[in-house]
Amino acid sequence: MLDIKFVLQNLELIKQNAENRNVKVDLDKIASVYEERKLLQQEIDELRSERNVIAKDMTSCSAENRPVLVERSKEIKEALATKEKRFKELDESFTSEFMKVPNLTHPDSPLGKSEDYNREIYRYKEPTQFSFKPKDHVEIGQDLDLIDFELGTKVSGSKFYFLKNEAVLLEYAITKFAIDALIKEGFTLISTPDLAKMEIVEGIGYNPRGSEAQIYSLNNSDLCLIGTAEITLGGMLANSVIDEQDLPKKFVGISHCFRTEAGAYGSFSKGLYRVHQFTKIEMFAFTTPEKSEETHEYFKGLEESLFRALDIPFRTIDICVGDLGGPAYRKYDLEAWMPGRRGDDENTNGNWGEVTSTSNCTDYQSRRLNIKYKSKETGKTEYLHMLNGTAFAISRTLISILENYQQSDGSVLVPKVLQPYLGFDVIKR
RNA sequence: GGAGAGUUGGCCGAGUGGUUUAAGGCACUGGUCUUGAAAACCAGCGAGGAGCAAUCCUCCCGGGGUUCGAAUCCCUGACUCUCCGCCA
Repeated sequence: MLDIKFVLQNLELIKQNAENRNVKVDLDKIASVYEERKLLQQEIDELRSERNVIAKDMTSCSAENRPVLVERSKEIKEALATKEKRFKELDESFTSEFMKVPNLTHPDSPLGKSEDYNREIYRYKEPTQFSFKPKDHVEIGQDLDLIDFELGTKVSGSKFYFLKNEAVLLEYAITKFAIDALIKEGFTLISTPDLAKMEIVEGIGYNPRGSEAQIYSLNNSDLCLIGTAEITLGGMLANSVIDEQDLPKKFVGISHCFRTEAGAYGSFSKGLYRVHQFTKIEMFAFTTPEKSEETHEYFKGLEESLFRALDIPFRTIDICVGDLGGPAYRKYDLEAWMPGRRGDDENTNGNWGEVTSTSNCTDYQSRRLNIKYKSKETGKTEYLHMLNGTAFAISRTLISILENYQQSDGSVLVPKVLQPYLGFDVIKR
């Protein structure tokens, strides 16, 4: 959510921004409904003011005047009921459209309508070379008895899986490695609920309703399965005011993530790449507006250093304007090399696949969730900035490890940095 | 699951139908004093909206109701605490 005053004063800029971001939103309707709502609000205020005056006079008025005042007050009450009902309709109409307005965009984000315009800004190593034909992680997982998709389908449905044996240990090793690194950076460790209220989910910017919803919701309840710990970590401070001296607040959360993945099929989402449930280690920060860009770069740097530590080739992408989600002001993705992924050309093997992502959502989420900070200098309360970043999404990290570290004999080496957490350096049968 | 008590500004907390347009305290900001600081004293200080301004409106957990008038009464939902029951 943006500041309505800012939107009205910069209507053309906001229109252009929405168009650049591929968001369909009727800003003229927003402006006209808001104006109508405002005028009605003024009428309502006048009536209320008169009612308040009468209520005050009532204590001191003469006996014969009293029925006159009561009569007028009753008229006001009826008039108010009608106007307030209309106001509620206008307000709902305004709010539902206004919520669609996307965040402003960082001036350096590449302009473009689709992911083709995303800009590579950093690369760590070139794609892994093999002296043999590399397998994909589905085959490796099967051969080494690490991942069982058939069991997942049998018990829970398609796009569910069971991790087995060393893959389970890898999940814990990756988790512990990330936690250790981030605690050193001053993050507070959190294990969050896997369910959250709809108002929180919406506040973060996800749409939990409708056919395109990426979020599972529970019947007979206002709860949703979280799609990411971003929801619960951001929701932690909903409706609160933080002293500036307590910022930035940095959290690292461990959570299960649930995604409906409606309509996501095909060879680009094979195996573990696109699943209904996975574990994620998520970074989150609340900062002052002045510090959010710096923190965003810091998160990007952390994500890069974590993947460099695994020694897996990756590239960092500055996401283009048209590919940004509603809340993001700017977003960077890390794409790891996945040797088993289908190439852009059907006959080639290997491709880049998104493994982490970090967004600066500025005050877009804090406005919806009502999270402010008290400025030390002015004593005023202002909306703070919120940022999120993936440390590791376990499922996709497993893909990148299994596929890049596979050997000609079918075994998989363990990244050096994880060996101390596992006590072995190779997975084989 | 049963019984009882609660939810008020950044925090604590008074307030059971009309001088509460929310007392008081803490914290915070400015000032006096001081070599400096602390203390003390003085002053300011909740949020949102409309308006050039004066000023006006809304907000006392959410929703609904009673009343000329509701933080205050009624209904309902959420949450917190205490005790009991059950249970990893």
